[in-house]
Amino acid sequence: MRTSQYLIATQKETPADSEIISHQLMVRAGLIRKLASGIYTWLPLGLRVLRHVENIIREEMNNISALEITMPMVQPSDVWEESGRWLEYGPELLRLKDRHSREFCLGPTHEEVITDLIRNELKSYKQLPLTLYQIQSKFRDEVRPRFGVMRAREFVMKDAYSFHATSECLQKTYDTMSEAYSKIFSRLGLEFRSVLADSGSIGGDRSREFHVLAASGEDAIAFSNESDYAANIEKAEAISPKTTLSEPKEIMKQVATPNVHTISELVMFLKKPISKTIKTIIVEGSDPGSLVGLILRGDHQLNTIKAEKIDAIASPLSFASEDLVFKKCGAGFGSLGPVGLPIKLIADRSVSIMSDFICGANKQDSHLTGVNWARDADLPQVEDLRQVEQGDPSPDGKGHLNVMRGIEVGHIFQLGETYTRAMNGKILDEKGKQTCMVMGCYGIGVSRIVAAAIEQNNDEKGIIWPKSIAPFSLVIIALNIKKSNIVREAANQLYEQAKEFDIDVLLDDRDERPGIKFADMELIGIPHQIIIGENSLKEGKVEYRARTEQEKRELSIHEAIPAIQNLIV
RNA sequence: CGGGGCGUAGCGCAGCCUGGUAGCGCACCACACUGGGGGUGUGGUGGUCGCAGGUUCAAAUCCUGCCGUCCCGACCA
Repeated sequence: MRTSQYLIATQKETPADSEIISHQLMVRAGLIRKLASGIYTWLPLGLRVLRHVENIIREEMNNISALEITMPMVQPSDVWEESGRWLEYGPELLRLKDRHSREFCLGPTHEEVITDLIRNELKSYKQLPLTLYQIQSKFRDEVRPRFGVMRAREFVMKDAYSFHATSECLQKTYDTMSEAYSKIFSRLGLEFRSVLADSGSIGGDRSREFHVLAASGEDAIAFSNESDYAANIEKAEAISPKTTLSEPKEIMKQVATPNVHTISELVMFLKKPISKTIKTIIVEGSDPGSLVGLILRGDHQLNTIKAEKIDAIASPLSFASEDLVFKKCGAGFGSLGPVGLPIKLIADRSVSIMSDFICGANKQDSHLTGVNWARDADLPQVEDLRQVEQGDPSPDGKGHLNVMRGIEVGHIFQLGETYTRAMNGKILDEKGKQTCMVMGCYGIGVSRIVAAAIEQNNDEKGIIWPKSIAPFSLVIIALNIKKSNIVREAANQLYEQAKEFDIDVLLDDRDERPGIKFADMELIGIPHQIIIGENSLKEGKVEYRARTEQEKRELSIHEAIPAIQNLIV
């Protein structure tokens, strides 16, 4: 491809409405343009990258004998009513009506459509297992689209679905899929982790997420430094402390703490370590109108996913209003504590071994110090409530946890019979008996991967593409091509040669000054550059430079393309 | 959904407070010079100032409503 015939839509200025580096660079390099919030056009250069990602995924799916299909993006409401999700899914499901007022939605995912297909097509266990996949645009009317294509409303997803006669068979496909995912992300040149995950609203028993490591990631993941334990922080267990409760040393005292409402204010005011404080968070209970107090160490964070799984707590988790708390507990948010609190309490594991701690006195502007379980308050029900932290012991007993930010780019689930039971997805087993199929589903955020790759690979000049997904592998930068006949001839000759070698090559033949060409090509992030200038050309030489390096290297014009061919494969 | 910011040329912004000819930089077009890191000069193209209403002799500017968009918190590939 020649730049003179291509759309190089680079911008010098960082767009005002972009926050993270990948979004800024995708717009500046001319990969995407926004049409509306969370809805983007992919320009030629961006689409090349997207297609490269898709093709790697496609190859690995085909390698494990998954079969590609395409399902409709517009889906009738009736299959959603059958699964129960027409009511459950909420406003993220974009609903529309056709001219006959029949209801449809834009597909946010395809469990309903695939289950409908499979229940009609498959009749026998002999046809199983079967895995189908598609790569397609999805639409989710996100509450808050952000960060460009990282969290868009319309986005490209690879979704695969497997069907089985038994859960053992599902487990096998699930494991195969997990390996295929690792291969895909390795081939994409990304630093990633596979982690245990909460299965969330899709339901089912077992799931893993694949995260690309990046500081801008919206998730936190925890992994052991000594074993292969890795989990989303939502899921990672904070194990019971090994130390035991020590004897009280202080007597309980009430202290006035005027205008102290947060833990950090309390710590400043009393000049005590934060690990000696506890906080009491009031949430709604599962019995209507009831409240539950959650007790955590002052420096710990509540894990809401863990909390809402506890029977006594309402799910989804909902924080109590301050009015109600005041009415029932006699004090506002900043002054609560477990001593004499007239509601159900649940303490985090780490709280259960604290002694001589500090907590709210359930009296406005007052706290208690030297509080001890048993003597001053009964130790309530103990649960794992908190978020794990850097340095916590690994739940498998091996090593300690590191906590890093991650971008979720893949998620695999064992769904079980959730959909096949709701939608009557049955086959005959070997005994001739009707039985529900067992199902797995497996997603990859294709367009999100493009953004994630940039988050992980960029510098002050722009994008640095991993070689497997770069829009072009090689750019030939011809300097002063308009005026110099020898440069033009050499550039054309190398360009043709590169094409013969099957290299994805871009020839920058624009009549622009060198600085503009260098800056554009570095912003776009093409891995390899050949620079053709009149001076070195007179000695039969051209220059080579990798995107990742500052230094140029001289190559004879004859060896240039073969040398680069070797770098690419 | 709650809280906050912003909407003026393709992009980045000033003007608004204190109403009176719509501006700057980049980009774009033409010509000339220049030609190894976003060059220089001259001349140009491009705007319903988000939309609607109101106040006023007069509104980008003041008032009201709406819309869009971005950021911060509960959801997800």
